[in-house]
Amino acid sequence: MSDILSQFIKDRRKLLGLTQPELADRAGVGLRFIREVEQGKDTVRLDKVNQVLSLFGHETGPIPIKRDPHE
Amino acid sequence: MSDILSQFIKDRRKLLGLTQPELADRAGVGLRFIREVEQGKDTVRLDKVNQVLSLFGHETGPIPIKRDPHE
DNA sequence: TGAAATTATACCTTTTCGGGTATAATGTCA
DNA sequence: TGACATTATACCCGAAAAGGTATAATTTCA
Repeated sequence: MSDILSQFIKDRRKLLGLTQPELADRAGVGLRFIREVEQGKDTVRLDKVNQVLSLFGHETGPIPIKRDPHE
Repeated sequence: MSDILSQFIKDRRKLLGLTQPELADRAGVGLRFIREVEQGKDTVRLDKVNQVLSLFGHETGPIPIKRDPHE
């Protein structure tokens, strides 16, 4: 996972005070999936990621790769 | 696929004047994958989508779901 | 400290993605 | 219209994701 998504999901979950099991339940995905996603696994299915993001009012989309920070 | 990504990939590909086979080759993914993605299949792997997006200087990230247009 | 809650890791099974290939459909343009 | 390029659909197979469950590690906090 691109870290960006991974981190976003973890942050939002904690922001709402949810546990991984709770998030998994609400998103309709398996608990293991939430765990793998938050740990940065990137060989996951896009639709499952979107199921989770939708809880936060978001979805996956193309974003520019940020350039080297120190330039 | 969220249409957003699907459309983005298709648009960028044409912008560069690439065919699906050419894009598949450069991205290091199968031709079938490119086709399914551009047709909006959403049960695809995130890492493969990122492989394609990286050719366009982009990656997947969370974006706000746009609200109902007529409000 | 220690107990409870939360998160991480491992194993197994089912489902299905991804790639290759072949063929059909569609689009393009002279 | 016809020839060519491009894209869409269908089939098979191997690899792996997703889920469930169980257990270990970690964190939290009284």
